[in-house]
Amino acid sequence: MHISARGNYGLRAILDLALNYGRGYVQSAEIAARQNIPESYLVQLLNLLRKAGLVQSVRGPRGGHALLKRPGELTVGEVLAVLEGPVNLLGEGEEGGSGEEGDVLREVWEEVEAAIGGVLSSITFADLCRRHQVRRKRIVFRI
Amino acid sequence: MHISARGNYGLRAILDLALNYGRGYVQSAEIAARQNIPESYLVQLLNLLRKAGLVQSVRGPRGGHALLKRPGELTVGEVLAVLEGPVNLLGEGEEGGSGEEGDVLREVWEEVEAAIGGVLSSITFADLCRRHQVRRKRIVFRI
DNA sequence: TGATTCTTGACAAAGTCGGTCATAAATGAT
DNA sequence: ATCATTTATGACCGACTTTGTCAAGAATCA
Repeated sequence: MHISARGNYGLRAILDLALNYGRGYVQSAEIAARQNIPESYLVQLLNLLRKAGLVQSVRGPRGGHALLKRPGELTVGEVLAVLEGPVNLLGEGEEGGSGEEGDVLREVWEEVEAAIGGVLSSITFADLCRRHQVRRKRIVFRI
Repeated sequence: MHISARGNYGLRAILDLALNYGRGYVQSAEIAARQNIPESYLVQLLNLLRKAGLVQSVRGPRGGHALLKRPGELTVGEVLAVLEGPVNLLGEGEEGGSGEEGDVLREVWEEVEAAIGGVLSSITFADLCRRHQVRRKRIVFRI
């Protein structure tokens, strides 16, 4: 079980936008450089996020991207759902298995999904910004 | 985020062995038929599980497979770790990202991993056998 | 008009996944 | 010994996904 680069890239991009929330539009080239993401790949992710209503984009000089929701109102889970689809451990059409054995295991997957969902939906990007600031302070003051 | 067929197949196979624990060896063809798994694929998984020390196999007539540990001592997490590798949301060599952003996100993945691990390591195959029995009773008595 | 920036879609290399198959080796029964 | 049964192992394959790249177009600002 692993997270795709796509998910990571997208979260870092959104975190970058959250850190710049309220300061106008951020260009994809900036994000790509700061977060070390291939730009031509990043734009696809930003497009997805825009179509999902999380990001606003404007073209032309001084254009760029910005969060549509306040960081406190946006959870890690929401963003991941856009990038990787909802957490659905048993794939769409897949049966957990035949008969009672399948049902028993399906229950297990549901419990795991609930645990994952609990964590992901409890963390907002405001939380992440806060944690980020704490880290920066630690570095500045050599604590 | 999804579970591979491999993981499902393997868990169903182990659950099958757990339900037959103490009754000698179960042949791969039987498991394949009961659990509706392609047999030639299943044998590969049983091999993995044997090499990992979870299953004992003997060849020849009347041979087959059996659990090495008691169902109560074997967790879903252990089996999944063999089949899909340990839960490691950030792949082996992957960086969570550069600088503080990466660290902040790495923390998130660790929280999610802990949540998953908590569920998976708390469920044993004895639990699953119990749940399975409950289901069978429900069906027999039409409750 | 021209420079800048996002938009969109096509394309592709590499890896993973689910599965098949053939061959070999061990074991029990006769 | 021989034979039927059953697992062991490794090679192989097609389909799909992932992670990109690239080119052409559309909007916007100066």
